[in-house]
Amino acid sequence: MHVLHEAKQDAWKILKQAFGKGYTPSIDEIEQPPDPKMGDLAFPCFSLAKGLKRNPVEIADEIAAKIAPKGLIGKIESKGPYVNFFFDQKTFGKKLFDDIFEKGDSYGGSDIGEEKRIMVEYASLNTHKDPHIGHLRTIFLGQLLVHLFKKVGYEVIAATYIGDLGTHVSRCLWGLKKFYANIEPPKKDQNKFLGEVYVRAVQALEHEPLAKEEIDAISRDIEAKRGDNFFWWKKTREWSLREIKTIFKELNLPIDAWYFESGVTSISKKTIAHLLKKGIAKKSDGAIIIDLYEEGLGVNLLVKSDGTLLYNARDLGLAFKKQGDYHPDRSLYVVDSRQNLALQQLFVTLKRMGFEEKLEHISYEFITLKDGAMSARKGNVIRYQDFRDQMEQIAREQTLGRHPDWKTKKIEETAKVIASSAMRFSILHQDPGRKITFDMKEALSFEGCTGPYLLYTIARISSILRKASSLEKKKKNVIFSSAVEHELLVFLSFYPDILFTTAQDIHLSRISQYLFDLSKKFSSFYQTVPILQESDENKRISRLTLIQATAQVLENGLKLLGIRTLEEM
RNA sequence: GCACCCGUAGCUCAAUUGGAUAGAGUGUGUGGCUUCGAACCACAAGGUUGCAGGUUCAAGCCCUGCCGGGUGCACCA
Repeated sequence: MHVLHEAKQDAWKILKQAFGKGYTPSIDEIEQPPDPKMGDLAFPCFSLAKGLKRNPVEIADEIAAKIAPKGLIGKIESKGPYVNFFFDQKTFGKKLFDDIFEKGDSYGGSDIGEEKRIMVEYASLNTHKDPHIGHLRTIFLGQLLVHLFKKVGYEVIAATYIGDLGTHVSRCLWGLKKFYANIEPPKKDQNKFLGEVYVRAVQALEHEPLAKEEIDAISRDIEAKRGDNFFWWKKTREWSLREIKTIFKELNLPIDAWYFESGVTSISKKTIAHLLKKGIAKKSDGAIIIDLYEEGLGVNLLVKSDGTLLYNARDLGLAFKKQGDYHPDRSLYVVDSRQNLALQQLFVTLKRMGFEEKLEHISYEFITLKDGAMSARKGNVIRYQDFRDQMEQIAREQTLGRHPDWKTKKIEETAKVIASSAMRFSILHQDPGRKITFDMKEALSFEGCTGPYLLYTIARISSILRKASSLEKKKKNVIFSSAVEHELLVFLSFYPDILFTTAQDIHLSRISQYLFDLSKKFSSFYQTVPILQESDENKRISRLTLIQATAQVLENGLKLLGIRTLEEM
């Protein structure tokens, strides 16, 4: 049990004792006050007042007068309609520090997922298209989910589902034949080349409505694995996959299972045959559909009238394939909100088929530009690699400016970590339910609520620790006198609860918000209270203990976000 | 037309899921480096939480209606 929870229980026990048998408050009623000055925990008296038909302020006063501090609670007072509890700093702090230093990297984890297996499908990119900044959301959110669920004890299967079939692929091959037939394909950056071919094809197709039949023919050839089209599909698919794998490696994405649209054809066809037999699916206008009007979800279109499978059909097959391969208890889909309906249809259809595992869509809004959504047609797509290069360039310049004496290799490595932190944090600190309006200038800023700010906090702590005596670093103490110290101390105890709650409601931005707030509290503490300059040995050691604990929590949290940390920057 | 999401400080976003005085970043103004790293800190100005009703001890959050933006809705993925 973590320390905050223990303190809450102590407060709860005190309350229970005060009420006797007449009333038992729930431990969940105990909350954290908005301002730490009010106290560390609070018990609101509103529901009690309602039951007794009395003034909550009077009740709070009465309770506060009746009870005495105990355990981790050091002081109790009433304020307005609240009974506020203050921690006994010494016992609370000692317990907290013991917990953090004993657990180290694993501080904050739990075992709520024990014996449970969860599958997270994310980073499902398409071949034959250039990865762009819009894809970063599924990538970073998915990766965070994988890390988080592992941290709280689940067995996690990280999966990705690559779109290597479909209209976009056929269009790209069509463009390749039409405009590049006599051109030798490039030896490197082949995926970028394919991206350009795709854009050109899409733009050309606006004026060539008759080309649709040619595109369909290409799709049929690929599905039937025949001829020139199939040959080029295989070749170009490899180009894209190589690129995707390079990016995944660069971003350190854990992927246990690779799935491909082209790999679920036969299982999808079997599934559809089964659906038709059971009467769940039916023919309509030559196509195969599932009528979901009863659930208010319209029709789920599975197979086109020419017999080719649609995305929804393949997703059905995929679900069975995943289940057969891993038998997860829960299955998460990190997919953008434009597919809300499609995924609802998928889930309902699977349920009708008796599918039992828990399916959840982790929906997020997509990333747009100031002048509207990115689209291949408009040609206003910001490639991932271009964005990354710009980030790294700025980080490189700033690092070089600060450390002219550093070797090129060290500057290079530092710049990569800084750029990566900026990219990840800017996406993860925002609520996935809201669209991100991408602004390059803002994205390239390393000040304020940014990844580099968090890295900077750790770098400053590391710098102090390098200068501190190794003997004093090993000692631990809890002698604090100022409010900033107390606030920082208590804030560290929230971390396990943050992870626990987030794993349950999957409100992923909470973690980044917490880490930023933690950094702010450290900075404020750092500015007002001397550490190495403190002359009192006990106080000095206490503060060294506090900043070591802060660094540990920050590092643990950033690791969840996929951000590496630096001792110097 | 129907469904879902979003309207909070000039801009970008928070708000413990119905609780205490709606908070941060950025931008603007001011102050702080001979002192532990200024990618920092402190202070100031900045709000009718899109509008109008309703529910209750209490509403940015819930309900109804309207306004504005986005997305999806049968052969795209």
